[in-house]
Amino acid sequence: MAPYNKGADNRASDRPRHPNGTPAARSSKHRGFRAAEPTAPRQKQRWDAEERRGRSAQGERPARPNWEPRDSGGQRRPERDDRGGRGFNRDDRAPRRFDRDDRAPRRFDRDDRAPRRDNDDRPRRSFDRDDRAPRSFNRDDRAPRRDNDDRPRRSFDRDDRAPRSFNRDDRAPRRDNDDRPRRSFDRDDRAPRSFNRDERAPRRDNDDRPRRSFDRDDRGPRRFDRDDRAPRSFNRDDRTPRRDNDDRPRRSFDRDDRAPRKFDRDDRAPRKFDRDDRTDRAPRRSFDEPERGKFVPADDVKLAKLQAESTVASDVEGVTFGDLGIGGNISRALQELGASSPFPIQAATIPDVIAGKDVLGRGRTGSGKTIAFGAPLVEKLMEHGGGTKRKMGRAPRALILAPTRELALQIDRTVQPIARSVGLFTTQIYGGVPYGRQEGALERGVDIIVGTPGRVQDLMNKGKLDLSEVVISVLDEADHMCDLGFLEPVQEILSATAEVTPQGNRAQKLLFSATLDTQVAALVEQFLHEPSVHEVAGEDQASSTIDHRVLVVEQREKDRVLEELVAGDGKTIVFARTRAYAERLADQFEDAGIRATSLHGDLNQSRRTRNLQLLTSGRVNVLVATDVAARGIHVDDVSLVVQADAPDDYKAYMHRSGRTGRAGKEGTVVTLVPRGRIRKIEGILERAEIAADLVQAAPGDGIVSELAAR
DNA sequence: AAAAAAG
Repeated sequence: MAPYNKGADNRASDRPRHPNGTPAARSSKHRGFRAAEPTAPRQKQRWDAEERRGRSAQGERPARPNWEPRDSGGQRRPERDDRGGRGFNRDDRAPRRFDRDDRAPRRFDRDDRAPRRDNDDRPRRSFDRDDRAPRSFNRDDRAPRRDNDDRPRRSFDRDDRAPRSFNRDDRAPRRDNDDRPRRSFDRDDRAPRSFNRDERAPRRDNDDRPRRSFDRDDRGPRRFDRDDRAPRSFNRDDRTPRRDNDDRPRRSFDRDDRAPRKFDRDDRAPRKFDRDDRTDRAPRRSFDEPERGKFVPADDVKLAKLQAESTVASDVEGVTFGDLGIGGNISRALQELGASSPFPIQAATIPDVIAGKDVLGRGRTGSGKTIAFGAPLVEKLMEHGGGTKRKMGRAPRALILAPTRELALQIDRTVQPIARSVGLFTTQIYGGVPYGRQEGALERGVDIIVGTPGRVQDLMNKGKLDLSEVVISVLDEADHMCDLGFLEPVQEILSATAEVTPQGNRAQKLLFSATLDTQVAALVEQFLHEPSVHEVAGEDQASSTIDHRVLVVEQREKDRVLEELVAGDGKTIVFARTRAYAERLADQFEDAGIRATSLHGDLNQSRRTRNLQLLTSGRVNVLVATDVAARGIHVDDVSLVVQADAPDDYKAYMHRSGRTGRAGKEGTVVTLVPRGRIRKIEGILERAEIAADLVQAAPGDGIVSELAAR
């Protein structure tokens, strides 16, 4: 194995050269460094700024959704040293992404890649986006769509999503490869459903989700097609010739086949929509009941969803955080975070948390779960807080656990301002960073711990962290926290928390996830007491704003297809199964002149944080990640999620795809599968209750560039 | 089987 770090001299010759022949030194500290052309990275920035202005000018909602960390737009985060003003000057940082030396020490040998870079216009390309102009022709079509931004409203009111449906129709012509007329026709087929979004709201008003099932039944006849579907998948070979002469129209047949899959809810209906159970509140609120009752034998892989009390968007109209029991200071803090009024999941869970109950909350990805537990948690601490407030060396009284460090950080960014608004302190306890600061914070005394299991356990065992006064514990991504490897530490940690409050009430446990199911049974039985279960009606994946596609690709063509897919201008997250593949892909994209970076467990924490920030800030367009980024991570305006490897299961699919389409925005999810995995991905889609177009694709195909352009 | 989470 070659040494990681070749000498600087070696590498200098590998380095891309500027047009003028000087080596493209990679930072201002390097000789030969040239600042990025001001045009390049800024173009995107300017566009963002305009977009943002456009939104706030409409005054429809704050510039950011209400769960999103305040700083992700580059606003104040003074306490984060690693940001040190960089966010204000993109040009500073643009070169850094070519700072290969920094990245080299990772376990990936860069040297194989050197030759590719030699012929290289890479720096030019990266510094000057004009090289990519051809692609941006399509952008012209799209710009207006995004500019006349009616979407922000959707995040507050699902009914406002109607315009999007119309946009759908607009989009058909935009595809402008007219060899696909049938497809737009199919779109029209689906349109009635979309247009009816407005009509669906009233239906939700009188809380009749069963009616939704009936709606599905209207489509029942089409279910016969369902049986056709499987053969279709397995007869892919028949279709290959068709593709050769590129007559995409045939895909429209897929659409037809597809519809039934989407609407064939019947097998699930009993589980999720059965209102009869729900008229009786007792069983609904009990965890055990649904667990025993709702396991379906055929459902051995997909665990039964928990029977939940459903809240609908219209329930929330006119409700304020104050109405839910949140105090004035916290409400103002929420307002500053962009949460002027509660989202459905928040309206559903906050009162129960404040009432002291254990809560299981299921809300779609990006539906505002962080505030749903964060705000009432702080409120409760105020309540039992009293005299211990701000006492030196006080033990924490609340604990929030997340499965990844990035998510813990992100949660803290939301919870910290809420806590501060009432004089409480949070601290982050997660691995990969020095102990000193965390231990120091604990010694000074904190009120709320936000962290990951490993380090929390570590500090517990070292006697630095006393959880015995923790009266509210939150598990975000709770189902994942029950996975092998997580469950045991989590159990140990929860066991170390208090059982009762100083006032003699039961200590609370809150479990949240977009895919909360009976996987959490072990924890629930062990730690929760008569939890109330909440979900948000009409917010399943099928009703989301995400367009799902599956591309069947030849294994040897996959990387080239990927490269074309990520070449678009929108922010893209690519998911890979392994760290090595994620790294390799990021390198490949960079070599192709695409601004890309990676996020996975082989990177040290500072690089993980930085690389994620590169995407958040828009300095790169493409993040190639393992499933470390699958859950919870919020990045503004991710327009495309690409699954270079199909997800393991339906949950992974839902969480990965939930990185886009947030706050009611549109997004596209493209999953690449080899021919042999078609059946598998169809099973996943079905369990996720997602309808997706499935089509073969090869490099250079229109469908690929079309998906990339968005 | 991989990834995540402690070092």
